[in-house]
Amino acid sequence: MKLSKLFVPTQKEDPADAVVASHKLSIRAGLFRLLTSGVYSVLPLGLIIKNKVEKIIREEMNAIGGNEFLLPALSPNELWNETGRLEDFGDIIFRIKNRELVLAPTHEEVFTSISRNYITSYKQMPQMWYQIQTKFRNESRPKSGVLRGRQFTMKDAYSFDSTWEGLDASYELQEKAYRKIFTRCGLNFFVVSASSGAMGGTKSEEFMVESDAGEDIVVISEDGKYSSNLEVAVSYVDGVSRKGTNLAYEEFHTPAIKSIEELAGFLNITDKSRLAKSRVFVIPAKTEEGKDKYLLTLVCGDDEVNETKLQSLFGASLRPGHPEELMDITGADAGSIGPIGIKGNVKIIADLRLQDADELVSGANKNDYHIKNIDLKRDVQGIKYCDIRTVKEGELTLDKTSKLRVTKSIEVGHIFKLGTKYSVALGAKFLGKDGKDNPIIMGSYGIGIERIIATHIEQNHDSNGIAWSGEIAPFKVILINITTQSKEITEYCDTLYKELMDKNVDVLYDDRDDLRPGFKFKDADLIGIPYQIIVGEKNFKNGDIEFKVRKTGERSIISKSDLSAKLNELLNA
RNA sequence: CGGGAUGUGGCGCAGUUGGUAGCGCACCUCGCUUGGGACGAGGGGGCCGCUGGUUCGAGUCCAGUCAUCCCGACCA
Repeated sequence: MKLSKLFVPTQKEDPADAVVASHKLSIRAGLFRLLTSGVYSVLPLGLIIKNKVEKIIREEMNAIGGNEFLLPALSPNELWNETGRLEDFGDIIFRIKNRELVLAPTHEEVFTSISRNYITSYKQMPQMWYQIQTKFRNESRPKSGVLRGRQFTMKDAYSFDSTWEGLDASYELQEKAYRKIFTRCGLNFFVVSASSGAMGGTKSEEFMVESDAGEDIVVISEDGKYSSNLEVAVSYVDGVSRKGTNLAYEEFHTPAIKSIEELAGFLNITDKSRLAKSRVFVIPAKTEEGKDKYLLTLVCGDDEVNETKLQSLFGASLRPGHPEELMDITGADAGSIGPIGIKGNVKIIADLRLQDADELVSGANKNDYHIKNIDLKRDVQGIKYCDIRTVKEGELTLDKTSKLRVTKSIEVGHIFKLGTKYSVALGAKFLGKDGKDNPIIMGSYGIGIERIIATHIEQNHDSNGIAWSGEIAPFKVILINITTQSKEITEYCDTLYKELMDKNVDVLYDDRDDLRPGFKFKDADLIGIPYQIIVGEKNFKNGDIEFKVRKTGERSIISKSDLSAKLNELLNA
């Protein structure tokens, strides 16, 4: 490809509204252009990269027996009502105003609806279906360029099995394919166990790329053996010891004391673990006539309750109580709530660290009062203990062998064992060997295409621009003619370009006239093609050309006759 | 959805007490230059987000509205 013919609108200055590096650089290098918030046009150079990513994905999906589909973005409301997800998704789903249609945010429903018509026997399974297609999600706050957009490209795959062992095997195939895909895309990634969230299902894992631009918080052990999304992470922490003094509990006045910090200050103590932090959650009734249920959670004062863990215990619809509800439910406002003397029917759940703990301090369910010497074993009937706390930096893994680190990362892929949630809801059944109906057992597997590009840039850039690595570089080599006014040099470059093309070297030729050398160097560094062949008067008159590695900045002056060998060495490495 | 900010040529920005809109980059022409985003001269391009109000007069003041960005909430 000749750069004079390729439309690459590079720009010198960062766009004013960009914050993260990949956003700034992808705009400056002419990969994408914003159309409206969260919606990007892909420009020619960006499309070359995107196509390379998709090619890798297709190869790896096909290698595990994947069948490529292309499903519509439009789908009927009716189908989404069968699984109840039209309501579950809420505002995230784009709705068409003048038809009963939505723009699909994901495709479990549509793929399952196909399977229910065509997969009728265990003999037809396993099946592995996938597509690379545009998804629409009405994000309330798009950000960071293509990292979080309202329209994006996703590879989504779905497995259909007749047995649970079959699902395990399909899931494992996808997991291995994902590792290959992200490795080939040049990403430094890791896998974490994750919450299944509204997707449902039994097991899920996320493929993560560590980055400050990320929105997910993950926990990784120093030895690399444990990694988990913070939402579901577990750790080893000492519990609160039982003192056994059997002191009677006692209410005391704590004027205007609301937070644990204020309470610790008031009591003049630094160890907050015995200050039991209370929070109230609501489990909304499933029917109009039903009654909401209430939950009081207790964690140590130096811990935070983990809402995702609560949701997996009590259902995804669980939500924190609104401030105005708390007085009705407990008799006090936030900051004065506790397990003793709570009115009404409130279930009490305490974190495992508080198992049978005594001499605790907590709210008195009366504003401006707390109670001390609470003994959970003695004073709180019907209390249950569960792991409901959020892991913190520096804690140990459960087996106490390694320290945990908490860091931000970007989710580039997510795989789920869905089980039968969708097949049951949509009636996708098959006949087993025994002649009986069974729901198809499903998995779903997603990759964000633009996120691969953006995270690659996050991990591979410097102050001069992008430095692509691996297979997704738009070109492997850029041939730069910096002395276009010399006929001899231009003829040499033209010939070299043809030779490289003939040898199937993926080359971009900067043949642009009337540009000074500095301009071309800056453009080449910004676009970030891995290898630069620089041909200019200075070296050419000695029969030499310059060779530069973008990532390291390493330059070498080599004889024209040695170029071929040099390229072979690098491109076949 | 809550909080904060910003809308002025393609991009980045300035615009004072209200008095007919400017700079840098980019673009066009000519000259000169050619190894790290040159230089000189000349030139083209703007409903100052939109609507209404105050005023003799609004980019500037007021009200509303729309859009965009940041922080938070939410997020298969």
